[in-house]
Amino acid sequence: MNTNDSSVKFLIVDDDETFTRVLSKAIQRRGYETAVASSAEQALNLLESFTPDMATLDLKMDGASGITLVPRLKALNPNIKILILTGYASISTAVEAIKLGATDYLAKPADTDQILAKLNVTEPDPDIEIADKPMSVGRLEWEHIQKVLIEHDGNISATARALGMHRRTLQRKLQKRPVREEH
Amino acid sequence: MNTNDSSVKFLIVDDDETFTRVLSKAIQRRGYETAVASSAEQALNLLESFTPDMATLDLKMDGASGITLVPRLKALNPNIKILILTGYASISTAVEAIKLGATDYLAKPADTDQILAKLNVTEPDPDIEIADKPMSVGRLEWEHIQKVLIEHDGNISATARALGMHRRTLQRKLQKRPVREEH
DNA sequence: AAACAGTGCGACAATCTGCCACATCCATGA
DNA sequence: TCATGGATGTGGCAGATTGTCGCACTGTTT
Repeated sequence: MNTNDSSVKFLIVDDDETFTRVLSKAIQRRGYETAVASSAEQALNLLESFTPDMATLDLKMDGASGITLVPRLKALNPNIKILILTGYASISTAVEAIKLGATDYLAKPADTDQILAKLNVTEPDPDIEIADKPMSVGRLEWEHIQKVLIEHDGNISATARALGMHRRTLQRKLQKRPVREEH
Repeated sequence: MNTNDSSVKFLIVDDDETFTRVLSKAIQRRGYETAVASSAEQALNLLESFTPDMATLDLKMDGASGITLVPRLKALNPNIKILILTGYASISTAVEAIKLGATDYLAKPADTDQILAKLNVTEPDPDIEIADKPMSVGRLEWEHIQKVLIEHDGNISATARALGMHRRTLQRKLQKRPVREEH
């Protein structure tokens, strides 16, 4: 793959190590050049030498929110496509993000295919089939619970509180299967 | 009361009788001229003789969704301020509405002051607050369902199939109001 | 007209959830 | 060391939710 000036530059800003690694790889596999930052501040430094054509931004990170990057990215490249991607999604932040010029807004958990689909990354690679089935609600719930659980260091009581769910219910859910997709 | 050209024209589209009566009155009391429609179709008729400067639109009504009015209203008056106001709020529809040109998006219930405040804000704010809690599983499920539903053009059967969920269950879920997130 | 897909809804049994109660553990500090 | 407060594992239960069937109705397609 080439790394010349004609390659599309993709910026990923997210403090979730695993997430950025997976997404970055998936995007590189499609021939794009990627840059990763784990905070808004770090992203700003990157912008000195990297002018992205596309970006995914997390909202909740240490320091400034990814949403503050939207105006700067637009200023740097008016044609940039920006996808907000967050586990702390809300209607108000979604509205603000779009008003500021973000292209789209997705709540985590979202799988790589959906992210790329939102950014129209699928076009140049016809050999990669898009998964047509969305996540099942059960799977989505599981992923979300796991994420919040980890954020609370495995503390079940705290997780249940954060999720507004009864502790007993969360316990029962956790005892059940890890995941079971349909079929 | 004056009905001259200088008065601000306010269009209210909502199928909730009580809601429109109260809101209409409250807005008139502030010196605006109001027109009420209880469906998108009715609103279109009104537009023949009424060119609004501001509007609130409901999403879920018999017949077409209020969101379909956004492009028409913008065409009629490019400076119009449009607020989507719905009891079935979701991030997906919010993103779509703003992209279409709506000024803002509010979940019911909302009082008159909030409504007017949203309509009078001019600049988006990048420093908007991020929620400190993640979405509840119930809310996440609602958002996910709405997104998939839109992807399937509102086809309930297809959506249920895609989600691996029974159609009857999906129907029941859709009839309910979305889960209110506590602040 | 007949076949078909989508929709709305009633009914009922099988599950699941919210909630209270209690019994451990395990730190932390008086 | 003992008291206190959080976290956790279970049992039990009434009420809410879900999976299924069935049926009527409405457009669309053939």
